[in-house]
Amino acid sequence: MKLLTRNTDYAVRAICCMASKPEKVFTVAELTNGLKIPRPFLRKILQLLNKEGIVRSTKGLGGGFTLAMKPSRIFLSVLMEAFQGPLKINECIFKKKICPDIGRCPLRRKINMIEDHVVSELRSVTIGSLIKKG
Amino acid sequence: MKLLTRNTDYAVRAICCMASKPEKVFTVAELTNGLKIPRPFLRKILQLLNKEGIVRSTKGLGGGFTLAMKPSRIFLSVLMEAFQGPLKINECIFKKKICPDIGRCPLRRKINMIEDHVVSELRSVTIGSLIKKG
DNA sequence: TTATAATGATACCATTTTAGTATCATTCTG
DNA sequence: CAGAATGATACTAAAATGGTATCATTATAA
Repeated sequence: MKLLTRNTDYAVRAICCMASKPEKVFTVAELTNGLKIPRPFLRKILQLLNKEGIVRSTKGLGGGFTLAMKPSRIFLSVLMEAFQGPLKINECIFKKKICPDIGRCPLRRKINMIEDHVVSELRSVTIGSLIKKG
Repeated sequence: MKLLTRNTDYAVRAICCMASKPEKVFTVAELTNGLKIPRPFLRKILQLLNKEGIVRSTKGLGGGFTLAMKPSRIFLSVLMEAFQGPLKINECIFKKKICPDIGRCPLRRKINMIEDHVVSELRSVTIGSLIKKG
């Protein structure tokens, strides 16, 4: 039962790192040094963040990545969705086939309530709120 | 992000099924019919439930499985722990190595709060509460 | 204008977890 | 003792996750 995968975890850290010098262009190498993340893996992560518009990339000598948004606008939930897919905790495994009988749907209902809480909590977390001292 | 694995899901159903006739001894075959769970897999699940003392087994002709506890005493959290391990949502991946710097620990703190909520909710659910009408 | 430093795209591989099977031993009943 | 049931356990299959490798593209600067 893992709420955050490594992808997301790494992304959060890289972004936190970048948030410390908002205008600076970071190369992947610079980021890996501080964060101890395998370099090619971090590249892949940053490329996705770029596609998502969270980070901006520039190629060539002197290029690298910069934050494209204010930390207070970067939501944890958005990162999780990008790297882990939809924020669902409970996928009804049997798609309606068996549900109706046995006390299974009450279970789903309960799980859904839990899920709603988790998701709304996650949606309240931004990178800004994370780096604003701890 | 899956709160319940198949194991647990199947276990819940099988138990709900058994709870409908508390004194009846169910063979695996009977349970699979109603539940569409692969038979040898369900056997494994029931064997574990037996070891956990949630279900009682009898061998030989006429044997099978019966509930060993009242539904109201069977906690979802206990089933989850049996099949999925400790109720942890967030395992600090880097064991203190990187934590201290960057805004990572605030993240953990937040995740921990979410986890506490989830766990306490789960601990409040019993099979009894699930089958008590829906 | 060319060498080089950077990312873009993408295909691939390794590991771990989850899901499921197979088999033989044991026990109970008739 | 035969057969119907579970006990124990080892194995296999599939999916998800984590990570590599490689070649293409672009920008800079000598």
